[in-house]
Amino acid sequence: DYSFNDSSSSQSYGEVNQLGGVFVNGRPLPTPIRLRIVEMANLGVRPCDISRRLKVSHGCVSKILARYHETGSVLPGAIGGSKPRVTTPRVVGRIRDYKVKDPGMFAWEIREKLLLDNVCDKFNVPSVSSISRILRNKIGPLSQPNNGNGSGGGGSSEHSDSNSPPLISSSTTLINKCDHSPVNIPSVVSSSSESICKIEPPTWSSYDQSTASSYHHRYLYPNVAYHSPFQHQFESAMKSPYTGANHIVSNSTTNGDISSAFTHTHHYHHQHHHHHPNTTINNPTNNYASFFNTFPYTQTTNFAVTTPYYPSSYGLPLTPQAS
DNA sequence: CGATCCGTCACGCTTGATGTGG
DNA sequence: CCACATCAAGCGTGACGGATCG
Repeated sequence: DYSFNDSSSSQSYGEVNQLGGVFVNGRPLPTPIRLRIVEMANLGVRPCDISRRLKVSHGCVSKILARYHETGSVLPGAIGGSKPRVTTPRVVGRIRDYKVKDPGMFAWEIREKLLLDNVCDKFNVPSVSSISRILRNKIGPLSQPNNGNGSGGGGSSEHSDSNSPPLISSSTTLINKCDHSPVNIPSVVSSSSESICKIEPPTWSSYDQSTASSYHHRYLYPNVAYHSPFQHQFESAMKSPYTGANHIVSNSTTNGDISSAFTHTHHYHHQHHHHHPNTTINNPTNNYASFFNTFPYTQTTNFAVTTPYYPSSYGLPLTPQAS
């Protein structure tokens, strides 16, 4: 159960929402939970049921699914930062060039040269402190000038920040397959180049280890084991040539049984996809209600392999739009 | 007509790049 | 170089309201 009751760690923080789920105000949900939301939506579970089952507010579910539709990414956006960046890759590149040509240059000299060369104007020229920081953090040893970050030759995105840790590996396209925006990559996301979409078990000691420091160790999420008992159903659903969950069928009608859950889901979507939302739910009682309460689970699903068409609960494709 | 679903948005919060001052 | 301040970004929650259903 994601909504942990925190008996395992005296260091955990969080608030409890109306559904009984735990959240950290101002912080994104853990990636596995975000993934699970998309997973369940792809399986045809209605957003309201996702909300209840994961104990995440429906507004949040709606937002995450909308973002997924739009960008193909389940990851949260880049948090923090302020003001339009003045230290664009171009500026950083020029600073690097100056420093390469004259390693003895002071930050204030570089600042003046940026103005002199019309790289910046007086409104967007970095402060001496910023330049100093750039020299220290972004350029560092000048053994490899213009290390391919595009600063010198242009063409790099303004979002690209040579000071940032590498964004998620391009091979980890489950998470980020369409998302070229700057994002925080929680460390729970595997950066393994070979395990596309593999989500590491979130054995978090802090919320976001990538920003771990004594200063940032304030928020601890539970050590959520992430074992999905129905991973194979999901994976096979994802490989379906047409509508994901449609081939998941079962004779079982046991309430709470996963198969009946998927069967119900199938009915829901099969009919709603062709007709109208909310018109033909066979059984208003939650056939699949209790099933997903069997959290925690493990998520090792790969859904970047195929991009089948999955109708959402309102007949909208869940498949991310090509960007 | 009440219940339900879902999109939207204000709210209070955190974060982090940048600026400032010592 | 460091500590601190600033502030715009994103976060999830919770409430609202329109649409729909039974």
